[in-house]
Order: sequence, then C-alpha cells, then structure tokens
Amino acid sequence: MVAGATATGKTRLGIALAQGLRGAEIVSADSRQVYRGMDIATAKPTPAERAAAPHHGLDLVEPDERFTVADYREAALEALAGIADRGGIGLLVGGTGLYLRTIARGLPLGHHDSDHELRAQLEARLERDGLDPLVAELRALDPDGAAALDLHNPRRVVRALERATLTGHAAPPEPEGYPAPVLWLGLRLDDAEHRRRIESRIDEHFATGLLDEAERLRARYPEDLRAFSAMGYREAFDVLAGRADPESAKATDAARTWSYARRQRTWFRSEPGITWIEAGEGSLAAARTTIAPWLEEIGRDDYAGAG
RNA sequence: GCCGAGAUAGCUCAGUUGGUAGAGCACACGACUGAAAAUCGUGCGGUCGCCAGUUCGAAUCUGGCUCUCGGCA
Repeated sequence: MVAGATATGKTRLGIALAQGLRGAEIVSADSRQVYRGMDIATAKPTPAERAAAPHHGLDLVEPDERFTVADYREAALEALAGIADRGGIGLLVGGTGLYLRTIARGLPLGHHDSDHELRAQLEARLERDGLDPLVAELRALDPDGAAALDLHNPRRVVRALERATLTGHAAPPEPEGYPAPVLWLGLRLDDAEHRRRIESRIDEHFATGLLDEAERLRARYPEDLRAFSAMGYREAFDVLAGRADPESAKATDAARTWSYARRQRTWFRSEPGITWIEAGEGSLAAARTTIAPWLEEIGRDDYAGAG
C-alpha cells in the first residue's frame, strides 16, 4: 500500500502511478471528496480520471450527512480489503493528514465513546455558557486527559468531554489501521510555485462552473452545513448572496487554501518516514524509483514492464 | 480658494480624563485521537504624517506645515 500526500498535482501523480502498477486502485484520503455534488472545488477526479484507474472513497454521503474519521476508516478499510482480495495495491491519495494516519498507522477509535446526542448537548452548552464550564467539568472527570489537551480549543474540549462522559477513565481502545506494509510518499513544491498553482487552480474552478455548482447546492441545502466550510464553497456562496465580488472571493479562497497548505506541511513534517518528491516533470519517475525497492521488499514485481 | 473630516503595524481600524501603544486580517512557526479544506496556540511587526510649543511626561493638548477624502465655490 502506498500513501500519497500534500501539494497540488497529487491526483494526477496518483493516477499515473496506478497505471503502472498491476491491480492498483486509488482510495481518496480527502475529507471533502466524500460529499456528493461537491466536485469542482474539491478537485475531485473527473470521470476520465476515474476511468483511468479505479477510485474509492468518493461521493459517499450527501453534504448534510454526518461523516467522521471513523466513517472514513470504515469505508477506506473496506475498499482496501477489496483491493487486497483482487491482489492489487491500494494508493491512498489525499491531503487530509488525520485520514491518512488513521489508515496507515491506526487511531484508537472505539465503538462506545461517541454519541451524537451527547455531542449536540455539549455543543449547545458551549454556545450558551462558553468554554470555561466545560473545561472545569472535563478537569473533574478526567484530570489526566485535560492536562494533555489544548484547553483553548472548543472542539477538542467538547470531544474530550464527550468521551470522558461515556467512558470515564477507561483506557483508549487499541489503534486499528490497515494491517499491511505502508510506504509514504510526499509531493512538495516551492512556495512561489505552489502559490501560483493555487491561484490558477482557483481561476479554473470559477471558470468551469463553481458558481453554478454552488447555486445547485444552495437550492437543496442550508448554507451553514459543515461540509460547506470547505475552501471555495464558502466563497462561492458569498458571491451568490452578494456578500462578495468574484475577485475578492477568489483572493479569499486563495488565502485560505494557502493557509491550509501550510497546515498540511506542518502536519506532514512531523509524520515520520515520508519520502519527499518534488512536484513537476520528474515526479513520476522519482516516485517509481522510490517505490521499486519497496515493492521488491514486500514480494511484488509490479514494475516488470511498467511504462 | 473656503469649510469639514482624517493621517497609528503590510492592510482595515481601536486607543477612555496626557503616563513612551492594541485588535482583526496578512506573514512565520507550532499543535492536532470521531467537524480535520475544521479547530486552536505562539511569534514577528509601529521613532503613533512632519516641525515646533505647553508639560516632569504628548498618539492624546496648542500652533504651523505636508498629504488624503468629502462638500462649497
């Protein structure tokens, strides 16, 4: 199994790699590509690209459905098991670090430490009373957990309290990921080029119908869905509602995308064992060179004859 | 030319009765265990338009100058 990560151009690289590997199939590791109807700004693979290599993990739910890492793990693991049955190799392609880690290293996600109702109640309390009472309660319930947590972060506090309420001090479950050899590849770009690509990609999104797509979504769903906090959609809604003109929306989108790319970089920097490849002309060759010895190590000879 | 308003961080702006400056955004760095394209933390950054005056002390008060915006001619 190969995990690809970070920087624009990874979808193309993933597909090119898959085409040279016997039985390779792609599993998206992109948290926004699971939503149906959100195609353009999520840079979802096109029909042609999906035809070039089998894809999994796309269009799993409607934008107003709840979808979490746990759901992702279930879907990805199932897809991966199918690929293994077919004797193939799975390529996780995407930039959502948590999703990649969940599969490639495993995360302790239990079946009884999450409850939607409770979560909703805690969120309502947060809204009403602020963060402090929740922090106090968490400290009383699980002092050790509280000490290790970023107590300024409402989202973390709410989740920690949810878990502490449901399980008390019970030890977290064993991390469960994909039980097979993993190779990590990272795609990277220098800052200036990365920013240029972000800008031109956003121009392309708007030029190829992002506003129309957003209009269709807006007709069916409320604007404040969590899924719609995704880069591009929030800005498109602002344009449709007259809150922003297209140029400033693009600028905001680009700024947000850049921040995100920086956060990804921070995340993947601390992820051990990634082989970094420069994006561009030579990236496919570099990726193949990196993968070849690994394939040999796990007893495959996929590259015999691969173009 | 006259009247009025304004000039404070890269940008948009706060700054109470004078005690050598803050926020948001941007930028850099970091965290990340069920919303993760989310959420949060840290840091960098200002001779407060210029000159003079009053005062122990001026972003703050006074005078002059420069520039910007609006209105009137």
